[in-house]
Amino acid sequence: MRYWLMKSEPDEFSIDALAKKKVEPWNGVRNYQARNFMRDGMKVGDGVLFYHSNCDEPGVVGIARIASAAYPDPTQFDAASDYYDAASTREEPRWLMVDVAFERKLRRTVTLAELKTHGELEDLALVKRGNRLSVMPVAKSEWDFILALE
DNA sequence: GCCAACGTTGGC
DNA sequence: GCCAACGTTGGC
Repeated sequence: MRYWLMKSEPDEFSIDALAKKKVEPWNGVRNYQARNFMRDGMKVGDGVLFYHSNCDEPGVVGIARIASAAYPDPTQFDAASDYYDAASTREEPRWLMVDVAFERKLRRTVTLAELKTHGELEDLALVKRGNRLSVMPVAKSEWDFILALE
């Protein structure tokens, strides 16, 4: 079993929204590295740190599970969608998504500022300079360490 | 294939 | 709102 961190802007889709919906198709990923992690790395049951980005208090706010293998993201074919990609075809879809299932909220937000203070997390892509990946792998040791901070 | 211009991400 | 960092685009 592997572990991941997935970013979401709470104004768009928050941990509370996931708690309400239980399962959500994680559409809109338009970055090849992130897509490849979903396609080649993710398995049903993998752990997900749910991260709030671009907000007052960026940080890890909950735990989710991967609930499906990667499959084509339908928003890439929808001309009315923000995520439309005219260059993608149904025969050879460029963008994939996975379903993500709510597990629980953390007791508190483990903030980005806090994560940056711990040397144990120096290899975590999230805390590296200029990192903008929205889907990234997390080592088991990092997963355990972050959840011990909660 | 290079690289400048441009758009986006996301912390602050 | 600012801006650093980075990915993508497109002219050549």
